[in-house]
Amino acid sequence: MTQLDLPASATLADSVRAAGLKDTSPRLAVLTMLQNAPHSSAEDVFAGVRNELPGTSVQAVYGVLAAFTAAGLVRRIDPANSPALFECRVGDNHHHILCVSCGELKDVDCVIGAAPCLAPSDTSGFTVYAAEVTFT
Amino acid sequence: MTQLDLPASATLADSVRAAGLKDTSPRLAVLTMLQNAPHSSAEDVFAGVRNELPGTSVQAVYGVLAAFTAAGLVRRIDPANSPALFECRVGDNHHHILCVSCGELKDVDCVIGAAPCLAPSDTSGFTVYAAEVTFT
DNA sequence: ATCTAGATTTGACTTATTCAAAACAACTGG
DNA sequence: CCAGTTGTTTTGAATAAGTCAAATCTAGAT
Repeated sequence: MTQLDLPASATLADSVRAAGLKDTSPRLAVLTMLQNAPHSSAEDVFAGVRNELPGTSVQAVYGVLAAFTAAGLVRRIDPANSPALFECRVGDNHHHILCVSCGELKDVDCVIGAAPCLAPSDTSGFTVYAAEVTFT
Repeated sequence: MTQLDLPASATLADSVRAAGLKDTSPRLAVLTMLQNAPHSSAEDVFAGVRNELPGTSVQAVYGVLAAFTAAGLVRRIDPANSPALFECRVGDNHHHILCVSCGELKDVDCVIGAAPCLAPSDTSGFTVYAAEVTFT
């Protein structure tokens, strides 16, 4: 069978399997949802998923998000004073800007190319694994 | 009355009043606690305060911390997967390093002098108010 | 000494998230 | 093609962290 025009859902399924996870419908729904609405909270995702896949439980969504995050498929953002948000834009070193009053969050591309001036002067014996910058 | 050798508690009281707040014993206890043990959670502070000032309620501690944070007297840090932490080292542009496995958090002085390379390329219409960098 | 604004206590409540056990589905080898 | 195993999802409950509101109390001003 040719794979000339792969439907979008197929590529999604592929990335799920590439992460070593089974491509179940709740998972595809969550991933689709996150592509359409980045920076969604678990509840947002749940609401969206429920539209297409009624009967899905909140815990399923939490489970999928946890699995995806562990697999590096989605990135979890924990803004102050707000539930955790999830986005599927990963591995491209971007940061976030967060409105102090309304809580809105947007992506901000990194000024300098890769991980920039973010080498701390004294790592206190830790190995720096990632650097997250949040503008407010 | 001279103010030649101001006791430590007096200077604390002064900074509380300078922030436009009444210098009550719970407040002084919280501030002392934060000086002795930076990066304390609300529960940590509560436990410490309770030693010196039994009968203090958790809500009092939350209230004091909220008032101090609003007044700029303490800084609130919201690490992922952990309760909020508080420190009284404010206004000196330092960042934090957070251990992925044990959750330990330490101060990291900024590499470059003032607010460094942290001017985002596109502020999406926001005014950048503060930049928080967390190394993990 | 009294009054008033702000601080604290008491107690309930909400939100976001996690845990555990049972039911279910999908691939695996026989 | 069927049973077993592994991983996923559901069901249901529980928890941690923080917030809200009303009543009481206290510090500082008049």
